[in-house]
Amino acid sequence: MTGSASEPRSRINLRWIAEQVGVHPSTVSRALDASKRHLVADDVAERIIAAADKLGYRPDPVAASLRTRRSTLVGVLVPDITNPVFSPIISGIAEVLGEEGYSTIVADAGAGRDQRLRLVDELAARRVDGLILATVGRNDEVLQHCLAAGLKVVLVNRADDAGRTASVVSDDMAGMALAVNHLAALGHRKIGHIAGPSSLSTGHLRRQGFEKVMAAHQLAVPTGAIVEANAYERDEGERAAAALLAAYPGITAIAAANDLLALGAYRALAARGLTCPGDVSVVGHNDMPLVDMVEPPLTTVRIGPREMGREAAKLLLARMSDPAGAIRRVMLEPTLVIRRSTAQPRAK
Amino acid sequence: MTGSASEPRSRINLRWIAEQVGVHPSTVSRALDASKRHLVADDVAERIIAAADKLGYRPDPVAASLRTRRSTLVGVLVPDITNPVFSPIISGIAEVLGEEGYSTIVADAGAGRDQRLRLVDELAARRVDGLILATVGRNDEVLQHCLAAGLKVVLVNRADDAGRTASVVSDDMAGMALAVNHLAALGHRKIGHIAGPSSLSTGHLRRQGFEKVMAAHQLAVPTGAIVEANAYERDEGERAAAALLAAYPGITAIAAANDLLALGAYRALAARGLTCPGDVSVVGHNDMPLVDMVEPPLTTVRIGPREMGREAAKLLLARMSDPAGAIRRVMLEPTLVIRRSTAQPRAK
DNA sequence: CTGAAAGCGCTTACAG
DNA sequence: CTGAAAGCGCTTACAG
Repeated sequence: MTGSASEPRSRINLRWIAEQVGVHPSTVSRALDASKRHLVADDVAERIIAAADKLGYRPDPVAASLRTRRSTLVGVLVPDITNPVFSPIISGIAEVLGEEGYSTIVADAGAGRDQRLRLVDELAARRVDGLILATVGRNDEVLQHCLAAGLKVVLVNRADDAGRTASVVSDDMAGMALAVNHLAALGHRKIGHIAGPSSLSTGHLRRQGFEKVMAAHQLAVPTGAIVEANAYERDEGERAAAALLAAYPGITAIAAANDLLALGAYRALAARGLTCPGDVSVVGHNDMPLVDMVEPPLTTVRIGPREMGREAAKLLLARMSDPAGAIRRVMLEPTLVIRRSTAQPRAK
Repeated sequence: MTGSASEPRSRINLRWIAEQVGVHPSTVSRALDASKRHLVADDVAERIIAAADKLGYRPDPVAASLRTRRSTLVGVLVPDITNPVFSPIISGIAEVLGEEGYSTIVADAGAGRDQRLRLVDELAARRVDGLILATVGRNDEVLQHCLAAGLKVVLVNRADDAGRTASVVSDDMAGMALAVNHLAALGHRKIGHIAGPSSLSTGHLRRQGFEKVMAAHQLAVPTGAIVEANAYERDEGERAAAALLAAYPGITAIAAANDLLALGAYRALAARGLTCPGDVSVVGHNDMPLVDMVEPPLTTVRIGPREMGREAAKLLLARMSDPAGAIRRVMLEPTLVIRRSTAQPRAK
């Protein structure tokens, strides 16, 4: 045997092309790099490019990475891939990064802080050129760690209080305003809020938005009208909605900080024999896949997660090409999607 | 300035540890590799490990990769990250691969064959140690390409007809049998099938399962009782269901090849003023997230996608450590999840 | 405009 | 059991 057909004697590399064309490998390297091509005589560059084409040369990113300390690899940390909110974000990120020749490593951050730190270190060891975090709290240790390690990071769907790094978020307060305005316009006055975790910017800001807009409508927010969920999960939504129903007599509408929470509220209502929107209207947040198919189809605030991912990728790209540039914080305008989980309150 | 605190004068590497301990770098390399440690005197190894620990040494995977041609990187190709079926598969893959020190690059394969080929080449250039494909048709060109390039690949939720490589699938025929048996037991006799694309193993096998079990029950499958969808999408499900309803008078139940297709059928029924399950029962396939929250909650076949991902990763791990080993094809047993989209046919 | 050299940080035959 | 050397495939100051 003289080597199988599928495994050529030696991967074709710079040196090999150099020999074919009769130049030095460094000249080949320059000719093949668009940004250095001007250093090479046009005719030589042409011959090199033609030879590379003909031989099907593919540069070795691993070798380049060892030399340059860059990797054209970007890490994305999400708390839970399985949460449908994140897939379009990831998809948007990978799309624009891919166009620029970057590959995306998606890491499921899972539970603990230690695990997250380990993942970050691992990505750093792989020399990712940047990191996009969808996992971050308002004052996050992991973010601190990344920054200290000199990593370029942008936050997506989350921002940190201190504004230490670039981020793209939906305008969370405005989104909640959309929801409450809609409810108020329908005639609701006793509106409750299922808040997201206050450690997260979304939970914090949407709650602030709720309180602010309620005040603007001169609507009361009595004790018990806001219940905080410990996580963006259906079970927590159910628990919080039950608490709301128990503590706020006469409540006719619930604005939830997130669709999963809203879906949990559906269950709490059903468990008590209450109908939606007949007895209680419900508004979600995010417009997650399939919430148009639940019963009743969920009125919610659309945040454009794919667009968010795309923007985050662009921010990172900008940061990578100009590390000294200003820290940009992009805020996307949410829109209200009215479906059938909201209606006028029942006439008394 | 003498360098920022966050950027030590020089990343600590093998040579540096070697100097500290007073041995040759190659000895350090051996001591730090569990599988080579026996080549080093115990006391020396201990001192090396202690020093590496103290200095916070992290081996450079890029350099190792250049030298060994391995990368501890695995590529995963999915047709569409946004499709909720894939997230738990990806999550399962990343989980078991991560335990073994591998990182996962997820690539959204998108539309065209050319794009997929490009993605595979790119992953190959990054020297992924293996590839897991969730995108593959029964006779797939991309798979052919991977195999020709000498890549180790395992298929997940898909198998190719020729059995050229390892795969893990749900027992698609058995799953469809579960669905049809359930329908038959309820008393349905006029059962239609929305088939998946026949170019995919799932579409092909579920259809075969349907035909076989119908025959076993001595139930007729007249012309028009099977309509093939061109893609696993809701719109296609709606179109196919409409065709079914039009071509099969008296139909009382639909077994869909997939949940999205079943959800499309919901719409077709609603558009005609038909109720589910009152007029027509519907069964899906996959038990995708949230199908328990649609109205009516969908009876479906659960395929255990996370488990599938985990198995696929294990298969790949096995293949990587023993490339000459037999090609294994794992088949997982599906289960039926009965919810409220199925009921006895209306008494005539 | 081009070449020669060094080096990124590892691993692994080869000697001893 | 340990060391010395070579080399994976690139890029980039440095000369000329």
